[in-house]
Amino acid sequence: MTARARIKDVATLAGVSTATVSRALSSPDTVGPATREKVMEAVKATGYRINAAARDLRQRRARSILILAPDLSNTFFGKIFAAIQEEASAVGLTVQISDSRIGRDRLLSLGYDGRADGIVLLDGGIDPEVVNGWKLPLVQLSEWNDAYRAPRLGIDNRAAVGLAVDHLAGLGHRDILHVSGPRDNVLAVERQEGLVATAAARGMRATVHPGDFTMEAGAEAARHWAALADRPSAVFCASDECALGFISECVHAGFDVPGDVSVVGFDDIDFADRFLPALTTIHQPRAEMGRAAAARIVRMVEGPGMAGDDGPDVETLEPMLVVRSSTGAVQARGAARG
Amino acid sequence: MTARARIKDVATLAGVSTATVSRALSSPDTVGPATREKVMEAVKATGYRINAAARDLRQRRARSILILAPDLSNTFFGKIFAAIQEEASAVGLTVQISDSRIGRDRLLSLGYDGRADGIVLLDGGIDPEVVNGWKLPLVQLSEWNDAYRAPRLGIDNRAAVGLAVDHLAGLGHRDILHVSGPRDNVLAVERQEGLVATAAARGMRATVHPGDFTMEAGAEAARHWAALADRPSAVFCASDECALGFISECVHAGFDVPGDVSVVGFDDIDFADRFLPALTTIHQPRAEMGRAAAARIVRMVEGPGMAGDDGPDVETLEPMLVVRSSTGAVQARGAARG
DNA sequence: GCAGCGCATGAAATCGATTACATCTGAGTC
DNA sequence: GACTCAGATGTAATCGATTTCATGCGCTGC
Repeated sequence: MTARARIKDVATLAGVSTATVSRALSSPDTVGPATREKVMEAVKATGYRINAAARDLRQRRARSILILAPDLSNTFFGKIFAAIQEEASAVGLTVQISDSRIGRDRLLSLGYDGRADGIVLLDGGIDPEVVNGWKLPLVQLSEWNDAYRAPRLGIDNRAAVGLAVDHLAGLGHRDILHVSGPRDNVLAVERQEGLVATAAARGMRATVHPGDFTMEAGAEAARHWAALADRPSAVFCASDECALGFISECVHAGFDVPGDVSVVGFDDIDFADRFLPALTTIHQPRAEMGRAAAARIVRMVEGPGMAGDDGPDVETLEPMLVVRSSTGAVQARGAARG
Repeated sequence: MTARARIKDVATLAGVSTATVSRALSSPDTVGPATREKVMEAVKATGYRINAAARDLRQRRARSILILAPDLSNTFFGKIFAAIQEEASAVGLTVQISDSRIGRDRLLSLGYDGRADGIVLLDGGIDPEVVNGWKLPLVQLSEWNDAYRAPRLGIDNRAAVGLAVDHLAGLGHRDILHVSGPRDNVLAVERQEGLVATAAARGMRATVHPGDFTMEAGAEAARHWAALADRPSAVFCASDECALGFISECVHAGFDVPGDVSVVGFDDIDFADRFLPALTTIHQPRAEMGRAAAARIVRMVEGPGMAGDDGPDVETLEPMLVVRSSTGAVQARGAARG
């Protein structure tokens, strides 16, 4: 019991060949019932567990998928990781995880060393040469990059923004400040462009303040907003964290939300509905996104080949506007609250 | 370029044996400079990348560590995962991740299939037979279980609770409600016992309300608190999420925090300081915890054997009390605020 | 001039499974 | 009773690296 048992030990104990043991374990119906029984007993007696490296080498597959995300600690990803892992585990795949910003060479290796046989990529900012260099099934989730030759999956960000703008318009707002995300981030760009376009279409004024999705960026934007002579009555933040930072800073500065300014976030992270005020935001179905991406990559991995006949190039999930308490009807200019 | 290059292809192209290629790549100083050069060129020309399964099989190690946590989506874990992955990646290890509640057999396999050569376990609630059955280096992080034969690492929860109680005592509070975590969770037990003991030592009254670390539990506790005839002036929640749920529900019910009740959390999650009011809480150095655990497991994995001479059985990190705005001096009974 | 040494390299065994192919057995067919 | 065929099992090749051991070569020192 000291050293791990190998298949050979099981075979010896059961009085059969290793081939039979292998078959008894992976396709039980191809061996006789008596033999199967003997093998199973020997397995139990030896405590045998398969050596994955040996099997992976021979079968040229790893039964494992890799998740790559730009920042593992981002609250947004938690539910997605959990959902992917759950789906994967259900079909017997293990999950590797890595920050996608670990350096070109390390990154290339990850997709190339045979340890994973599929990748879920949550980062649209990787050099396309690296991504397209991986010879592995790949799905893009949430973020994307048109230069990657891989299907993608996520919500319709423009539609989402539309929901938010319509909501604000309905409350009488005519002037929106958008706190954007990083200029090189697809999501940020998409949301910003969507906002500008939709606002224009509704005859609203829209200004953009740069940010980077973080609470600190939101807080900074709040200071900027507070210093404006002509303060927009509504703010649309490119992420919930940013919105929380914005509100927090506003309140500290003595403003009331939504009395003085209505704030809309994006993502619907877990805290959104417990925040004070509860945050009006765009709900992204993160668990569903994770599940769908996992299901897709599993299909690609288990499927015949990287043919790509396993689904549409773009799978769109429905975003939802969740109206809570951080937005309200626009107040008359200069009127005190209460 | 269509099929992956193997070491043999590189060897042929460079006009050397596979042994030499292997040596040129893994211990460059053991081959002649000219040869090394030829090999490197051949590697570049063929686009060769090592096949991890083959190497793992031969070397009987996987260059990978496994993280097991009871709920991957828990906000608390994000920073820890990120830190572990960063440390691991720096020394060339990949990271696998799995929910630790995936079922006994699957779990056993994870620690047994040779895919990982070390485990960071964030769950003290797994059957000790399973854990001790793994023949792998293991470190316990945050949660622990005395039945596991493995070093553990985390903050001193009792000391942490002491900080919180002293803080509340200093503000004049004499009566604390503790919203606990699950009864079968070490952290919950430790914090609860610590609180009861410390409160007694300070001559304070302490009552315990059951919970499970979640926001919903906090909200439920708030409703319970609000219904009490003799409401404790301070509440200590076993987690930040719980505290946020508590505060949120209190405020919705018309109470003021900290005017009507002071609330202390535990963990110092990222939102704690942006919450309104900003949450007084125990700071857990999560990144540092992750780094330390990773460093420890790396030492155990790279080290001579599972001898255990690679550090103390219990590594304790310092918790810190972060005083923010959710706690304040106790008010006279029945006095209105302001 | 030769033993002895160290260095660079190659041949072949090895890690532990899966699987193509060969073999054997026994039942069914005519 | 010989022949076929299917099902169960064994033999050995295979996956792609690493590593042990052997070999050849050039130097040094006596």
